[in-house]
Amino acid sequence: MSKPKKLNRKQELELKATELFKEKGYTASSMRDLATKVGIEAPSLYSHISSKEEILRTICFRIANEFFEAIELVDQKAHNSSYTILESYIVSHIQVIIKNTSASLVFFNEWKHLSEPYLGEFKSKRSEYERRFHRILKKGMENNEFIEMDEKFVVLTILSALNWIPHWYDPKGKWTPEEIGGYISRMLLHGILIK
Amino acid sequence: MSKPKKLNRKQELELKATELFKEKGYTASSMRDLATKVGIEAPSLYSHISSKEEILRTICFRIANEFFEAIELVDQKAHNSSYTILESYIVSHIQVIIKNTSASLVFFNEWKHLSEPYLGEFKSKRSEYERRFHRILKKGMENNEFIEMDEKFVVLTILSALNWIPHWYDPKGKWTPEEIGGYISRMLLHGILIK
DNA sequence: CCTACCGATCGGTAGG
DNA sequence: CCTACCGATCGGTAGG
Repeated sequence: MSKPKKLNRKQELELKATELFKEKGYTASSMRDLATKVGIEAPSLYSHISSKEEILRTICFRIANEFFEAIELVDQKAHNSSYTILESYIVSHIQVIIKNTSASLVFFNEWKHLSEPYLGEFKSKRSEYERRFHRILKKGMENNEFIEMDEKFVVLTILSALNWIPHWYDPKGKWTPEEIGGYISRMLLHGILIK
Repeated sequence: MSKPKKLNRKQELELKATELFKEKGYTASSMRDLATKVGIEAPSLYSHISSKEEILRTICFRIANEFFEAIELVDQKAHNSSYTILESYIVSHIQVIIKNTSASLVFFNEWKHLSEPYLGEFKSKRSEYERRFHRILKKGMENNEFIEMDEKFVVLTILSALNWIPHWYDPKGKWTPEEIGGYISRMLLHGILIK
């Protein structure tokens, strides 16, 4: 049993909006839909938020920050191989996704509806994040830990497998985040390790 | 040089709609956007199509059929191992994606905006397709070709890696479809093969 | 947090 | 393929 969290109205709005955007997509979700879900009239939403896009922005950047924080925790620890760093990156990434299954789906699917300058900021954050994976793969290849391959390709393949998790992960299912992390690391990494 | 294809108006509509839906998403794309792209007025679209959703339907089911046809060609050939079947499934799947980079993105991202009964039909087709992968994985595990793993998990991981390809594949880039198929098969399959 | 309401835009039709 | 136009719905504001 997790203890019931006390949410203020703004947090409740974000939570309900996340569910709504996940199910119908951002553009197809109307502020009237959201108001109905929350149990108030549409114009009343605007005493808590300033626009529909603000909600999307909050969701997308909150998740982006969680991904970065997770990876930075990994970097702060000592590691003896590129393999263990990459594995930790993968497990951390999965943990963020699993802690935020709905929000991460919105993050992956709806970010393109952000407007400038937020859209540009979002894209550059994402590139920076991918670059972290890129770097460790390159290092591992130089170390002769990983097979020589195009890193861009490997990064994209790893991240695509990870980023699909919210589509099928069942919080009430039999797998813990750690088990999923273990399975997916084994499957992805053993394919690129020199044996 | 590919020879210029002669498209009729309806095919041109579908092509332009595919580009539009890919860039802005189905819901955020208006019929006026599409009309402008084609160079006519919005109401004129309706002498070629009956509704906005009809276009989405055409795109989604055309791609679904291409995936099925590709996999059935594989089934018709003789194979000596589950490994070679699975590898052929993967390469065929990639070829369909690469032949239809924009349309497959629409297929993956916008199908949820189909209405019933098409939505149900779409979902059941997709399940059937996944079941083909499921079956060959199970067989390969019984054969002791593949490591014993949860097949659902493996299928989803493979397909997620494949289905991300249209996000990054550059038709003018250095990789041929065959090379991508080879790389991705090696990376995904060697992780699940008993050595 | 509500009622009343705005201009803009939506998918689509009528009629030619 | 066009002009003229429809009812519905959109995000959001005014004023309380």
